[in-house]
Amino acid sequence: MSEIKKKDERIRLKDIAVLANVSAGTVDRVIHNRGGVAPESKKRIEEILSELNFKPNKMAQLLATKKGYKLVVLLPEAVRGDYWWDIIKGIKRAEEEVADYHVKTEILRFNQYSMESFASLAQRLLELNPAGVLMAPFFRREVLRLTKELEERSIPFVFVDSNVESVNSLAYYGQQSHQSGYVAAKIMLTKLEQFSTILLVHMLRTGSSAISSNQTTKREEGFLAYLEKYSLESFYRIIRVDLHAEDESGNEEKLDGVFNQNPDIRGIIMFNSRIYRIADFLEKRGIRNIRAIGYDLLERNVHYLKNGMVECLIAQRPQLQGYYGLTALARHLAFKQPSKPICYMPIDILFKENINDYKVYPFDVE
Amino acid sequence: MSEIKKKDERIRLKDIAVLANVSAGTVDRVIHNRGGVAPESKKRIEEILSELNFKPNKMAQLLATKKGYKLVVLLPEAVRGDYWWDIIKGIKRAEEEVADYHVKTEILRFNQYSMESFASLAQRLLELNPAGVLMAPFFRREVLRLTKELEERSIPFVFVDSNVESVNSLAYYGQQSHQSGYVAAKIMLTKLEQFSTILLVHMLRTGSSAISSNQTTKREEGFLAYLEKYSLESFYRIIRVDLHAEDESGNEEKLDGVFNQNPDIRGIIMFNSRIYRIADFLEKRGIRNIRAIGYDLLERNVHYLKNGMVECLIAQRPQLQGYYGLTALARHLAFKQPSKPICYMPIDILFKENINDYKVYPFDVE
DNA sequence: CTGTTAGCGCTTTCAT
DNA sequence: ATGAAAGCGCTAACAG
Repeated sequence: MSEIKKKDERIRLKDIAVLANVSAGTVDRVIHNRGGVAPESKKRIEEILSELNFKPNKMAQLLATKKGYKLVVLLPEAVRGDYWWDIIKGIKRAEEEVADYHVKTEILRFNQYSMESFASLAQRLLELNPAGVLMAPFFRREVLRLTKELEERSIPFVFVDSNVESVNSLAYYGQQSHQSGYVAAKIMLTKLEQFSTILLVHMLRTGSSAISSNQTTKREEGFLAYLEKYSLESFYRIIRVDLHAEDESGNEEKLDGVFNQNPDIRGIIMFNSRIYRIADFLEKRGIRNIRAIGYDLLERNVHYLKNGMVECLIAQRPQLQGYYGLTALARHLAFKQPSKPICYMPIDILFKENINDYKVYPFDVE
Repeated sequence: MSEIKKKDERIRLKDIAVLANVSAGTVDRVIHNRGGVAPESKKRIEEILSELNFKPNKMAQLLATKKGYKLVVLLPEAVRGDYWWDIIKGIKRAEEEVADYHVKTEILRFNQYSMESFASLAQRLLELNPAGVLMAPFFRREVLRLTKELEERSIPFVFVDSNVESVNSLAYYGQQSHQSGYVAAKIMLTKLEQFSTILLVHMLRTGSSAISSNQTTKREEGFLAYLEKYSLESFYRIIRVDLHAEDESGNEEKLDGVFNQNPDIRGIIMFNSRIYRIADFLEKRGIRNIRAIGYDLLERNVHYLKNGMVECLIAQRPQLQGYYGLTALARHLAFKQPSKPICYMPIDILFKENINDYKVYPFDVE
C-alpha cells in the first residue's frame, strides 16, 4: 500500500484508489458511472469519494480525455447591434472558454418570421447529430417536434430568451416577462402627470411567431397589472396603436393620427425592442414632453436613451443568456455538472444617468 | 524524424521541436527564456514559433508545472450580510476557480476604524511574502507605505472598493462614486413633491478612515451636482443630520428633533450602506410618506426595500469586485494576461419590483 | 469485475 | 548547449 499525499495537497483519484483498496481504473469507472463495478466496491468508493469531497483535477481530465463534443445553436438571424446579436456574442465568448473542453459549436440561423425556415434548420440540426443543442424556441409546434426527437436521442438542450415549460430542457435562461412589464409600469407612472394618456405601441409582422409574441403579451399584462394593483386605471387613459414592421410611411401616418387625436399623450411604451422607431418619429416631429420606455439595449435604443428621447430602457442581459446557455451544456457534457433548470435574468433598469458604466459580465471586463 | 500532427490538430511543442531539429526541452527553454541555448538554435526556434503562432496547451502546462502562487487579501472585518462579506464571497468563488492554477489565498482582516490594525496587518502581509495582493485601500498613508514596498519587491496588487490613483496598481474594481450620487438624486427627485425637504444623513465614527469616507463625500457631491445641473436647488430644501455610529439612542433623539422641526421632509438619503438604520427608525415611528434611498444590498437593506420602507437601493456588485480582483491577479501571475487598469462597476438600480430576480453573475447562476 | 498500461502536452531534472 | 526520461492526474484500451 503506497503513500497518500501530504494533508495540504489536493486529494487525487489515486489516493481514493489506495484508500478503497482498488485501482485507479476502478475509481474512474464509478466516477463516470461507466458500470462494470461490483456493488460493494462501488458503494465503498462512493463513500470515500463524498467523504473526502473529491474533485477531479480538470486539467488532467481534459488533457487525458479524447472525447469531443459538437454543439449546435439554433437562433434567429441577427444583425449587428440587435438583441440576437448580443446573445450570439455571449455564445462566442462561451465558445472560447469551452474550447479547452474539446467543445465545438455550429450556429444555425433561421428567419424568425418563417416557420419553414425554422423547420428546415431543425431538420438540418438533427442531421448534424449534435451532442447538445441551444435554441431560442420559436414556432411552438416545430419546437415540440424537435425537442421530442432530441429527447428520444437523449440529446440535452437548453432554451434562451423564452421558455417552453412543457418539455424537459436542461435549462432555461431568460427574463420573467410579466414582471418586467410590471417594472416598466412603475417607472412610467412614477412621474407621469395624472389624467394623461399612455400609448402602448404594438408592432405587427406577418407570420409573427406564437412564442416570441407571447413575451410581449406577457409584458403588457404585467404593465396593466401594475395599474390595477395600485388602482390607477382611472387616472390614466390607455390607448393602443398597431404599427406594421414593414410599413415605415404607413406607421408615420398612423402615429400622426394618434397624436393629433390625443394631444395629452405623455407616455409611450413598446413591449418589444423597437422603441427606437418611436424615438425616430418623436425626434423627427420635435415632440419632447413624452416619457418613452422600451426594452433591450440595441445600439439605436441606447443612442436615444443617451440623448434623452427615451427615458428608460429595460434590459435582460442577452449576452449572459447565450453565455450561460452554452456553458451549461458544455459543463453538463464534459463534467456532468448539473444546472439550475430555470434561471431568470435580472430586470436591469437603465437611465441615461447609469448607462455609461453598465457592463455585462464577463464581457466588458478583464 | 517522426511525424508531425495532422493539419487540423493543434500544433504542439513537440512539433516545433521536430521542425527545428532539437528536443522538446530546448524549445521549452526558449519559450520560457530560461537561457542556455545556442543563439542560432534560439533564433531558428523563435522563427518557427512565431510563424506557426504556437500557443502552448494550458491544461498541459498547468498539469506539469510545479509553480504555485500565494496571494494575500487585505480587507476590513466583515459580518454576514454586509458589504465586505459580499466582496469576500466573490473572492472565495474566485479562489475555487483559480485553485487549478496552483493559486492559494490567505485573507487578512483589519478593523476598519483602527489605523494600527491596518498597519500591523500590512506588516504581516509583507512577511508572508505573497506573489500578489488584493486590498481595500484604507488609511491613505499606510496604503502608500505598503504599496511602495510592494512595488519595490515587484509584487503586483489590485484595489477594490476604492482607488488610489497615484500608485501603480495592476487593476481597480469599484464604482464611480460621484456618478452613483448623481443617479441617486435623479431617482429621488423623479417623484418628490416640490418645496419639500430632503434630509441627508451622515454617519460619523471616531477614527473613520480618510479614503473610505471619501466615497460617501463624492456620492454626496454627485447628488448635489444633479440638483445644480437641473437648477433644482430652489425647489428643494436640503438639510443634514450627523448621526453617530455607536450612539443608538442619541441618534433617535436627534432624528426626532429633526423631524419635529421639519415636518415637510419627504426624502431621505444616506450615502453609506446603513440606510436600514433610518428604516428602523421610520418603521418604529410609523412614518410612511418618505422616499428613502440608500446604498448596497445588505440583507437588512433588502428587507426594507421589499417591505417598502426603503424606496430604492443602489448597488455596486461587491461580489464581482472581489471575484475579478482575485482572478485578475491569478491570470496575471499564471499566464501573464493583462488586465484593464480601471474597471468601474455598473450602478444598479433596485426597487422592490426588480429585486427578486436580481442576481450577481456568476454567483447566483449555474 | 478489476488491474495494468500507455499516453495527453508540457516541465524539469539529470546526464552527456 | 542539448537530449533523454520521468512525471503532473486522469482516461481508456486491453488483458485477465
